[in-house]
Amino acid sequence: MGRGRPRKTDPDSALETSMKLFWEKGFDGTSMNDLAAATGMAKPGLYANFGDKEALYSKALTHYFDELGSPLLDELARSPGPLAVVIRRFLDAVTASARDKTNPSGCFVVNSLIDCADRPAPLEDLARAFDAKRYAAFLDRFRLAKRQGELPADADVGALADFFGGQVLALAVMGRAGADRKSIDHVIDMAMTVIPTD
Amino acid sequence: MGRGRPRKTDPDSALETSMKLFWEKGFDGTSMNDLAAATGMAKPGLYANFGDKEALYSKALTHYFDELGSPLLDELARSPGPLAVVIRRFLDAVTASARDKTNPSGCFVVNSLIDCADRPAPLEDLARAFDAKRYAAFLDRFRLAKRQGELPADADVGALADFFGGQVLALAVMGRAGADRKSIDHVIDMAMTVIPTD
DNA sequence: TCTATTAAATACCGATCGGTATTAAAATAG
DNA sequence: CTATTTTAATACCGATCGGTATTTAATAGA
Repeated sequence: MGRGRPRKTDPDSALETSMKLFWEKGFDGTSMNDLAAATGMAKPGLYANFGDKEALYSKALTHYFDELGSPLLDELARSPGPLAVVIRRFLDAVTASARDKTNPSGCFVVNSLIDCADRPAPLEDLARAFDAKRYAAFLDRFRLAKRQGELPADADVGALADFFGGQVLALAVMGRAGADRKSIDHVIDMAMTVIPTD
Repeated sequence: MGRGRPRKTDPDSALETSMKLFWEKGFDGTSMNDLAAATGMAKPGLYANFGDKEALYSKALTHYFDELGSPLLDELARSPGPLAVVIRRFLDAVTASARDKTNPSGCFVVNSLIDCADRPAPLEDLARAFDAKRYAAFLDRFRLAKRQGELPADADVGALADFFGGQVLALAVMGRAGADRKSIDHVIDMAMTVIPTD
């Protein structure tokens, strides 16, 4: 099929590696030389496959969301189990991801919210868009719970979504900062008490 | 008193300006040339007064904590008013600071927790130390409340301190990310409901 | 006024930055 | 075997990086 010289590095693998490097070291902390060395794809290959540094970061962040964020959000928004179980499972999954030693610590989206707050505007917008999707998933799930009578009719689902969206930010930062599991569990346990019961 | 040529830029003012620049743009996002231009102190002056870039960042972060963090924490830990009032006042103050348009957005300490997670170890340690002081202030205040009977005897003050420490992280990120006031108030309002009543 | 002292200002260092032009290698199609 | 295509690999670009050596300006004390 392909005619020319075979690629040494699969672009998907290079994107995965780039994602981890940006996630760990941030936009300014990661150089194109770093990326070339880590991915095994020389710089001209990176530019040919992904565009400039900003485009690569954007693709890396999108890849993160598609691979690690979106599946969790889909399960959160759609899982039919008892509300408290679904919420806690999601927060536990966020914690596990933020503390996972086989990946960079924290959450790449949350890191980007901080890191890209004065960066090229498209990067900031992208991070905020992914952040908004988390809020939307919580909102969907709380609305579902209300329809199903798991929440009182007067429960403020928007406020609950804001609150739990905030808890994810807290867990992500704590994971990044190396907080121990017990401290994080305290946050989750107390946050769960906010969910109103009939 | 001073014998030589008078200084053009007061080192305290240069430190204040450096703090704001690091706070806004992070460690890697701020160059020594940027700092020289913003402070009005030429690069050799910066190195003579503060040491290298890492030392300047360290002094800038410490300055931030001394000026903006420590006073709030002292009031939190020592204020005698009703517990709920003191906690809410503190969270409101954090929110106001994180959203203050006359300063960079967010909290410099929280930004550093994210930004310095793989940086020269001393910077990461410093950010964590300031983070721990916030936890300690909450702990002090909840212990005081317990002694004074404002909290039930079986209240878990450590868990409460972890939880509210986490809320500050959430508020700081939300402020940095440009969240609107209403969303942040939702987080605060719901977090307040976690405080047990007698 | 002369000297010592302090700091500003400029110029400069090698290294690295993001990004690209150029060349060499490896495959297929004829 | 040759020509073409696709990629790798190297070298290179001007700009900027963190950091410093050197020179010049401005003060106080003698």
